Amino acid sequence: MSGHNGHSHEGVSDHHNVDQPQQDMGELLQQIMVITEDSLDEAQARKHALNCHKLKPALFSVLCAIKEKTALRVRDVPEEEPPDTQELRLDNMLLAEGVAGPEKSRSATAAALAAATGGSSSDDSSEHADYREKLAQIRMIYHTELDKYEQACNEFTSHVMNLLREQSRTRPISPKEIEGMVSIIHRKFSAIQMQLKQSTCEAVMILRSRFLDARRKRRNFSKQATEILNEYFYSNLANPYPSEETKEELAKKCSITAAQVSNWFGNKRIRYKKNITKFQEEANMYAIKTALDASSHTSQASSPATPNSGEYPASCYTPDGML
DNA sequence: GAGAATGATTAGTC
DNA sequence: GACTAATCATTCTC
Repeated sequence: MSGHNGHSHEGVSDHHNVDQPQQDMGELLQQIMVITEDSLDEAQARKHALNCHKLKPALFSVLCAIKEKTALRVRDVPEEEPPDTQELRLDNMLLAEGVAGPEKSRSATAAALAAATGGSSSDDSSEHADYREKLAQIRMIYHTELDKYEQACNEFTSHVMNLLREQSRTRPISPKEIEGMVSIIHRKFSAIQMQLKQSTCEAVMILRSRFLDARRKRRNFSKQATEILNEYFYSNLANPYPSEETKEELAKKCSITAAQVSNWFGNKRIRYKKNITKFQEEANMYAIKTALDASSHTSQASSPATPNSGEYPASCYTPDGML
C-alpha cells in the first residue's frame, strides 16, 4: 500500500502530510471492501496471479527461512510417546477374552470359562453357547467400530494433508509440520479408540459377571456324593473337620471341588448341631452302615477298623464338639 | 404353590 | 485362613 504513495509524498506541505495517513487508511479500507465483494472466481484469479508472481518463489523461501529461524512453528508436536499402560492392559484383556486378535475356538472359550468358574472345561452346556454367542456379538461390534474409526481417521488425515499441501503453496508449511498435524489427528483418533476398547472391556466384564451369576445356580449333589460325604461326617462325628487332604480326596470321590466339600461340611455341622434329634435317624443309619462295612473288612482281611469308623456313636457329638 | 431341603454367600470371630 | 451363624436363592417334595 505504501508502495503506491510512498515517493509521491516527498516535498508536500505539512498540512498535506497530516492528511496523508487518513487518506491511506481510506484507500486500504476501500480495497478490503472490494476484496470482500469479489466473487469466488475473482478471488481464485487473484490467488493465481499471486502464485505466478515472479517474486513469489524468492519471497516464499525467505518466509520459510524466517519461520524456521524464529521457531514460528504452528505447533510443536512432541516426540513419540511411550505406549500407554492402560491401553496395553485393555489390549491384553481384549486379546485374552478373544475379542481382539484371532477368534478363539469353542474349546478354548469353554476352557477359559471353566478356569474362571472353577468348573469343568468339558461342560459344553447351553450356558456356554449363550456366552459364546454374546461374546461373538461384542467381538463383531468391536471390529465394526474399529474399522469405522480407522476409515474415518484415514479419510480425515488425507483430507487435512491435502488442505495443508494446498495451503503450503501460499504460506510456509514444512513437511514436518504436516507430519505433526497427522500425528495430532492420529492421537485424537486413538483416544476415541481407547474409549471403544474401554467400553468393550466393560461389556465383556458385565457378560462374565452375568454368566458367573448364572453358574451360581444351585445344583444338588448326586446321591452318591451326598452318601460319601454323610458317611465321612457320621463316621467322624466327634471331630467332623476333614483335613485339606481329606477334603481333596472326598472332592475327587464326589466329583465336586474341595471348596464345595468345605461348604457341605460347614452347612452339615451347623444343621446337625441345631437339630440333633432330627438327624438322629440318619446318624444311626450311617453308624450301622459303617459298622457293617468295618466288620466285613475285618472278616475279610482281619485288619482293624479305620480310626474313626464307629469309634464314636453318632449321638455323642454335641454342639460343643464334646463327647 | 408352600414348605422343606440344600448349596452358596457373607459378616464376624478366633 | 478356617470356622460359625445367618441368610439367600434355588431345587425338591408333597
